[in-house]
Amino acid sequence: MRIGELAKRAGTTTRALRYYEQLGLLPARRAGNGYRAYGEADLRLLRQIRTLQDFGFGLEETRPFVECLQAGHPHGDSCPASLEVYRKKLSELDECIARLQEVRTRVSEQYARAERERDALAAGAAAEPPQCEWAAAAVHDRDEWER
Amino acid sequence: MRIGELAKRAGTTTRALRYYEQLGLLPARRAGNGYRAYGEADLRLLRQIRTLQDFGFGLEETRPFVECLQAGHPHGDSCPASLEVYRKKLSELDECIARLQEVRTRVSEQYARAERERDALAAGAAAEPPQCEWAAAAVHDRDEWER
DNA sequence: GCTGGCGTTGACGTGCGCGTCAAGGTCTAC
DNA sequence: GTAGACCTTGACGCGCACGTCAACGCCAGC
Repeated sequence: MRIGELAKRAGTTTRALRYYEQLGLLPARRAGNGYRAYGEADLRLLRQIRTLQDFGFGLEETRPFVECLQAGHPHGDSCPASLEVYRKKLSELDECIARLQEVRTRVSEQYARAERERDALAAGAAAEPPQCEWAAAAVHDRDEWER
Repeated sequence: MRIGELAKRAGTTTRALRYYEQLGLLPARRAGNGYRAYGEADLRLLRQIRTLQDFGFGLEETRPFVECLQAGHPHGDSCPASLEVYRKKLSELDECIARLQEVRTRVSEQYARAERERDALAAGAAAEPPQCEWAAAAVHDRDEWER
């Protein structure tokens, strides 16, 4: 199998494959004409890489999984090094989620405060001048914008 | 106030300030000798930028807040454009948190499965050969590694 | 033999928010 | 007058996972 076919079957690009080879992550045999030659095992390695990438793993973090498969193990995560990466990633995820939730709370508070202040100003401005028809219509329009 | 002092008072660097000016985010007056000259108002703008950055806002997302302050409003979020950025950021945060939690679940499942398979293999290997002293010791050691 | 589709290597570009020189100007203190 | 601390612009570097282009080689079909 040549590089184009492997890329297509794995749903990636030839450029990515050459990059993985450059990192030593997915080495390729060579045909007589210098073309890269891949087998079904390489497709499995590649699928492992792509799956972990979808989970947000960096390429270096996929290396233990790839090496585990290359060593002949049934799964990329059959080796201790892979399990360690799982654990590290889980704690990273926990930390990241907690940080984002904290930020979400803070931003939400700021947003609520800013909206309250805006409404207070609008109420003050609306109460200040004597009410007349077009002003009431404008307030009605503003309510519709809010929807 | 010159650039170094402003940077120090805001807890950032001169390089960052020059970059903000390059983006048109924090323009500076110039003294006769060509040095940048800042006032207290610039410090407030800068604090607004830094606060939002800590929340994960990109610099372009801070622009409406800065312009709002420059227009003389009491807070950077007193303007509709700023509120809109708040809303957008909140929905981005929600989406991001949900994605990370989904990923966390998936990774956690994979980790649990991989550990079960490892334990099954270890149990099989331990049950297969007749028990002897060094094997029992090895199992003991492995348990300690797990701690 | 020529076109078109594959492959090859090498090098530069991308986004983002700066860090880090380099080569010089300005001001203060001694 | 000179050392040292500050300032100026300009340019390249970084990390990461490639995209994109250039210039060329290999091979099948007409």
